[in-house]
Amino acid sequence: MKSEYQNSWKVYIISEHFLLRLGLKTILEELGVKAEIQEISEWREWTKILNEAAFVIIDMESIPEKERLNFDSLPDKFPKCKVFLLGNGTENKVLLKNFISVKDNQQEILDKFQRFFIEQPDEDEMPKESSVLSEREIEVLKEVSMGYSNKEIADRLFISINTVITHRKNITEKLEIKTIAGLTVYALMNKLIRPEDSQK
Amino acid sequence: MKSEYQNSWKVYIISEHFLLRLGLKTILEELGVKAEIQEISEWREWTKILNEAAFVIIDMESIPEKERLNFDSLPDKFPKCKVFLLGNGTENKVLLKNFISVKDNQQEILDKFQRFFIEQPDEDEMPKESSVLSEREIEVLKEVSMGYSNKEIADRLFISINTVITHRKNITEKLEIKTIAGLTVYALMNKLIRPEDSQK
DNA sequence: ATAAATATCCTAATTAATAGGGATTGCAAA
DNA sequence: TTTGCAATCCCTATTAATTAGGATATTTAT
Repeated sequence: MKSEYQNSWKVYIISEHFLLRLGLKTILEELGVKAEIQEISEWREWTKILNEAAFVIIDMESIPEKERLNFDSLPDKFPKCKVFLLGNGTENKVLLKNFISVKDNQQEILDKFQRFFIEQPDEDEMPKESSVLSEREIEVLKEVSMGYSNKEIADRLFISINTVITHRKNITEKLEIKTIAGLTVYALMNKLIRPEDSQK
Repeated sequence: MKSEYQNSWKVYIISEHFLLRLGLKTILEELGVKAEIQEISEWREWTKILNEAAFVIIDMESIPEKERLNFDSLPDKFPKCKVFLLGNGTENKVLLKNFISVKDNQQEILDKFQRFFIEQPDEDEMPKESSVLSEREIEVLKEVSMGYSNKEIADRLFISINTVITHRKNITEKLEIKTIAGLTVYALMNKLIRPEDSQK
């Protein structure tokens, strides 16, 4: 963790299950995370801590189905902090860096915590998290991830191939992902495309 | 369905649930599949029909957890026929062509049946289903899906770029997936790579 | 033993993508 | 009202990927 932040950093653990909170807290402590750790057993309190928290760990099972946040809404709801989600094992998001399942084994969980809380990115890499793509860029990204060539995308979106190329330039700059494979992973993980949308 | 096979083709539906079997059978009939349809309520009988079946539809819930086949073992267990799996909605394989979930909606199910049973490939395209990639081809596919260029893959695997290109040629022929995006989706869905393996 | 599959390497031609530059328009916020 | 952003379009090089032919040696399976 970056030293200049250590005193102000707070990590909130939101879960109604004591044992889970304890386990999560223990992991953080064993990893040497020196930030202040706060436990919250009532999910509704999350609104109170939005401005204080640098990290939030949320047990999704502790939030009623209809209130449950989804991955897309995270940047909106928690613009100022990084969110780590804990699921029940039925999600197909188990491979995201900021997601663990209660069914994951010890090694997987520790690895993900390590990556998320210890291997912090530098400041100049931070825009990657916060910057979002424009509507049109998302359109183009989806087309790319579905396997269409620049020419095909141009035809499908009724724009010139130059525009497609420009959009792709901006996309790779914003996301810092420069390969088709990487963009495809990004699109899948962010539910921009479904696997069956893939053009063969 | 190819006419020369119609008389010999048999489709087996393996499920302990009558209503499911009936529904599946009805779909096949409505799609105009003329092959003989056999229902099997006891999963253990599958061994008896291995040499007769051209298609097998298996309700995974009807098979005890420990006996349950996984996707990787399908080509071994059913070398001579094509297998269509029916799951309970908790799998993250719902997007595979030969897989439906009971939670899928009508349109999705019909589409997948259409694709699987009606849009039969020609003989020379058949290897797609039965043939699996070789060890080396899987290695190359993983590299491609992680975003490495042919040159990078050549360096990483200590082979010439020509060999990489040849492997990729064979991969795209076998899988009938010719785009990097499509191969990446395939690799993710088949757990050949994890999203965080992706090279940016 | 022989056929099939695998793994390796090659050339040449074509197509696609990327990295640099540009530019214009419209719209919304400062 | 000016400033910035989004979306559109254009260009030249360069690099990468794809396609379509080859070839050879080694395993693997029948």
